[in-house]
Amino acid sequence: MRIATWNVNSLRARLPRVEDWLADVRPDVLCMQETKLAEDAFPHLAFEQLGYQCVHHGQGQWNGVAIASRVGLDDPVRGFADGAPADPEARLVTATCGGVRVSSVYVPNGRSLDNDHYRYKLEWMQRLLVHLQENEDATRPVIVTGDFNIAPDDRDVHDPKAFVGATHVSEPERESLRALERWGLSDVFRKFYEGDRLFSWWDYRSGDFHQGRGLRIDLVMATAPVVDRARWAIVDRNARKGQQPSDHAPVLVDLND
DNA sequence: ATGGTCGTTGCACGA
Repeated sequence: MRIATWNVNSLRARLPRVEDWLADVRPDVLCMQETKLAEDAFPHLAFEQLGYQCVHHGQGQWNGVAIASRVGLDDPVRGFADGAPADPEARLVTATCGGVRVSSVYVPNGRSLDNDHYRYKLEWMQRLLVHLQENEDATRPVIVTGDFNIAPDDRDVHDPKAFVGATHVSEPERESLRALERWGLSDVFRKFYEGDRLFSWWDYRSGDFHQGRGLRIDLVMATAPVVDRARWAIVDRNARKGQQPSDHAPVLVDLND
């Protein structure tokens, strides 16, 4: 089974590239973030023509997450299932695909350490942990993947000195990821690239992509039954090149059947 | 040196 995550930065703007990429790479499951589409505006037909069923949790204009699967898509859940009032932003969607409980997540950016949005980010990560504790079983196959807007450690940052005092690298953010790890998830990419400085996002500005100035913030977090099956992972940098790319590259993981 | 580019919506803001 091949699973991928890709922050597409507007599915309306990116649909031609997503279609071409799906036809080339043929993942069994693709988790998308930042569709920036209203719930009903998702282009289901385009995905069906490529053999994918989809679930979309959208709000229009901002955010929006989706899962496309060609290995089945059962029991879809939009947002948190923790009994608390619904998150006003569309940042989480879950479905069972090919025997794995898969969540596509778009963690809040945070903007700056003194911004209310940073508080929202930390609360959102805590709520994700509670949602997993209450809804999932860490001894079974679970994947939580998407744009976490957190670089797990300094290997994931092109220039750590330039990020002192910034979001994406702060200790509370990194601690919130470690809390997910204590529950039972681990960063599948690091099983294959222990010491490598490989990134998944590059700012559009200043030629950052071609200068190698990026962050690894798009993560495939998985429970042990999935990690044990993982045999290969890669950041598809080719998808960040050429005409009208997203600012994120897809991250792929292949699992043994 | 604190810039720059996208995508959204409209004449600014979020990333």
